[in-house]
Amino acid sequence: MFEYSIEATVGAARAGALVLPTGVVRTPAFMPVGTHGAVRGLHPAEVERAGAQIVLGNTYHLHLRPGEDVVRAMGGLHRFTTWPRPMLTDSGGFQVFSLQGLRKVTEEGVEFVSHIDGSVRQLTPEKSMEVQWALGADIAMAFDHVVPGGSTHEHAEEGMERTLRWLDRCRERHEAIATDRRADGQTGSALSARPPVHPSARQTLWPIIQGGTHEDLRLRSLDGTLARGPWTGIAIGGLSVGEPKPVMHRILEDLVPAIPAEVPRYLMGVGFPEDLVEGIARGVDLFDCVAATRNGRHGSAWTMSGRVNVRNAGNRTSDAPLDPDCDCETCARFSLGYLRHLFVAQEMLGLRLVSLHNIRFLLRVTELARAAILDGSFARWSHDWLRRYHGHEA
RNA sequence: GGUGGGGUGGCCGAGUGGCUAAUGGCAGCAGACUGUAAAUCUGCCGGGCUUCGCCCUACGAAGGUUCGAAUCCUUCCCCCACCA
Repeated sequence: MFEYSIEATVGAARAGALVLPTGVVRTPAFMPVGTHGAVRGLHPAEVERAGAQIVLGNTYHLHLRPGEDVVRAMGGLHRFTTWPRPMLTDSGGFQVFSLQGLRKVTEEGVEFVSHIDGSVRQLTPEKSMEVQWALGADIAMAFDHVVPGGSTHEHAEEGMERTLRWLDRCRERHEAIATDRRADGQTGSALSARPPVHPSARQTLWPIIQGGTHEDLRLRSLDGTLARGPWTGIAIGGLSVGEPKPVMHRILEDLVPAIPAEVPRYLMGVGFPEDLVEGIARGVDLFDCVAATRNGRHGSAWTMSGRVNVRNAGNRTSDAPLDPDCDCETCARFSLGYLRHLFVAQEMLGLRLVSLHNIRFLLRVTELARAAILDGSFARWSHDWLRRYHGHEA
C-alpha cells in the first residue's frame, strides 16, 4: 500500500503509478480541488468522466462545516461524497496564508476566527491529524506554515523551521491514531460494501517542504523532512503565492533533484496549464489547483488558442465550441455563443460547463504529458506544447 | 376644466445656487483570478481629442434672474393622482 512505481522517465519528467487504498493514480496527475467535499459545481460523475483520478478536500473547511464528526458518522469522506476513488485532504496550513487577518500563529498552532460564525477555532498539528483521520482520505497532509512569496529570508526561515517542528508533532499523532485503529481491527477500506463507522485505518501522511523563494531554506527544509522519514510522498508548498514564475522554476530545479526518486512529488496549489507542463518537466508528479473551477465560474477558459473570456461580446453568435481541440463534454455539445448567453443570463449551467472544460483541459495536459513520457517523446512534446500555448498569449 | 405631484445621462434613481459631466444601482464593455472567506473582485461607462489633461454638448422646451442654474422665476409641452 502507498507504493509508487516509476514506469518511465524522460529527463526529470516521470510517469508512474501511485497505489492508494481506494485506487491507483497514474502520474503525472492533476487533482481537482473539492474544498467542501465537492468539486465546485460539478457532479462527481462528471469529474470522474473528465478523467480525474483523485480529488482534494480541505481540513479547515470541513472541520468548520459540517464537522469531522459528521463526516465520520456518515462513513468517511469517500462515502459521504460518493467519490469512489482516492482522495487527499489538505491540512488547513494554506488557510494560515489565505486567511491572514483572521488568524494568529503561535508555536502551539493557529487560532482562526471562523469566517462563518466568528467563533474562535484552534488548529494545531495534532488537531489537523485528528480531523484528517476522521475525514478518512487516502492521503493526509502535514500542517504547515505557508508564508507569502515575497517573504524575507528571516520570515521564510521561521515558517520553514516551524513547519519542521510541526511535522514531528503531525507524524507522532498520525502514527498514534493509526496504531489505535489497527488495534481496533479497523482495517477495512473506507469503501467497504457496508461502510465502517470509522474510516479506513489506512491513511498516509505527506510532509510539505517550505522555505519561500530561498534555495538554502528549501534544501534545509528537505533535509529536515527526509531526516524525519521515510515518507510515501513529499509535497512542495508555498509556491505560486505571489513570486514570479521564473523563481518558482528555479526553486523546483534546485529542490526536486534532491528529493529521492522513488517518492512521488506533489507541487501544491499549482497550477495553470503551462505550470503543469513546466512542473512535469522538472520532475513533479502531482498537482492541484482551484483555478480551473474558480476561473470557470468566472467565465475564463483555457484553450489551445489562448484564454477565452466567455462573456466577451464578440462571442455572442459564435457557433463554434469553446475550444475546438477539446474533448470535454462542454465542447462536445455546446457552442461558445450559448455559453456566453448562459453567463450573461447568470444561469448556473454556464458556471458548471466552463468549470468542467477547465478541469478537463488540465487533466488532458497531464494525460498527454504522461503519454509522451511513456513513449519517450516528452522533450519534444513539451517544447511544442509550450510554444503552441504561449504562441497565442497576448 | 380645477387642484396637487412629477419630467435628470440606455433604464431606475440621488441631487434644490458654485465642491456637478452630475452620488448610487442596473444594463453594457474590458480585465484579474494558482493547496477556494471568490457564481467573486477591479477598471471603463455623454461626445471628441495629443485622454493623470483639454474642448464640446448636457438635467422636458424656450426665455429670464445671477459673477455663476439640474437647482430660482415666466411661459409652453408631456406624464401621474384626485376632484368636476
